[in-house]
Amino acid sequence: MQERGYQGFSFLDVARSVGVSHVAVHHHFPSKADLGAAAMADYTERFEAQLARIDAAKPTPRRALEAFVDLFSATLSGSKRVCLCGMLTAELPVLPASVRREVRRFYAVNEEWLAERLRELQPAGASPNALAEAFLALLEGSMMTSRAFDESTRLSAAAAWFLDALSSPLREASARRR
Amino acid sequence: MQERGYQGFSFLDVARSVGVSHVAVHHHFPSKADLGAAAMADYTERFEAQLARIDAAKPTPRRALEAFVDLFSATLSGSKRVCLCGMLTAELPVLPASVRREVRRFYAVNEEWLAERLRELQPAGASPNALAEAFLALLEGSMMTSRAFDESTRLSAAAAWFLDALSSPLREASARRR
DNA sequence: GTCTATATCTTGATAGAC
DNA sequence: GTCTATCAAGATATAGAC
Repeated sequence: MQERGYQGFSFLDVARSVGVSHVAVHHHFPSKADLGAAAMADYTERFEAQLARIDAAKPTPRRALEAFVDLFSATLSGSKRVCLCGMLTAELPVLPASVRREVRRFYAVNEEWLAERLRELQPAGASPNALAEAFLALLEGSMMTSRAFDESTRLSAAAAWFLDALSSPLREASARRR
Repeated sequence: MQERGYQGFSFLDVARSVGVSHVAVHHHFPSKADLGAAAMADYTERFEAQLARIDAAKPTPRRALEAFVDLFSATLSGSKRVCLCGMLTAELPVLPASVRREVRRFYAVNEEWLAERLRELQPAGASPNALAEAFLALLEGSMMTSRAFDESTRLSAAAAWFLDALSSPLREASARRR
C-alpha cells in the first residue's frame, strides 16, 4: 500500500508476502476496505507510539521536530515506500469511507502534536495549527518527490529549510514587532 | 486522472465522457501508457503556456510566485481535482516508463522556472534550486490535504507562509550575515 | 485458519465489419 | 474513426471441505 497505493495492491499481494492463499487474508479482513482501514489504523498507532517515544526524551521543541522528520526519513530510506497516509491522501476520492476516516485521524493526531511543539517554539508567529498543517504537507509532498527522483535530500533539505525559517531569532523578532 | 489517479481511471471513463465507445479511444491511444503520457505531456504544455503568460506581464519575482500559486488554487477550486503531476507522483512506482518520463519533465520545467524567480528574490539565501524543489513539494502536498479536508485555505495558507518567510527583509539580512 | 473451487465483474487490448 | 464481438487476465468475494 505504501508503494503502489490502495488501488495498486491486492489480496494476492498480501497473501504472497505472508505465504498463504488469498482466501486466508479474506478470512481475517473480509473486504478490502477492512484491510485498508486496519492498515491505516495500525500505522497511526505505531506513529503515536513513536511520538510518545520522542516526548519521553524531553527534547527541546526544535529537537522534537527534528526527530519527527527523522520518522519520515527512516520510512523513505532505501525503499520505494512513502508515508502510508501521504499515499492514501492522494487516493482519497476513491477510498471507502472507513479508510478515509483513518487517514483523517492520522492528520488529526500528528497535526495536534506538531502544533503543540510549534506553539512552544514560536508563540508570536503564524498560527501553530496552520504551521503544523503546512509542515506536514511539506513533509508528505517532499517525500513523494524524494521517491520520484530517488533523492533523499529533497525531504531532508525541505524540512531543514522549514525549521530554519521557523526558529530564526530574526524571524521571531519580526513576529513580535507586528 | 486528476481525481482518481492513473490506476483509478479507465478507457471506459474517457469514452463515456466523450460519448463514444472505449474502442474508439484505443484507436487514438493504443495503450493506457500512451494515453497517460499524452495527458501528462499536454498538462505540462498548458502549464508552460501559463508560465509564459505570467512572464509576459513582467511582474516582480514575488508577484510571479504568487501568480504561480494561483495556478494551483484555480485547479483545486470547486472540484476534486489536484495537479495531475502531484497525482501521478504518488503513483510513480506503478507508472509505465513513458508516463514517468513526462512526470519528471513537469518537475524540470517548473522547478527551473521557480528557481529563476527565487534567484532574483533572494540571491543570498539557500540554494534557489533547493528552494524551488521545496516550494513545489509544499504546493503539491498542501493541495492534497486541501482536497482531503475540503479546505482550500490549506494550500493558500501554506503558500503564503512560504513566500512570507522567503521575502522577509530580516531573513535576507540573516542570510547576508553568514 | 487454511484450502480448492467457483462466481462475477472490470479492465486493457485485439479482430474484423462498416 | 467508430462500431460489435471477443479474449485473457486479474480482482473482490463467497461456498464449502478439511
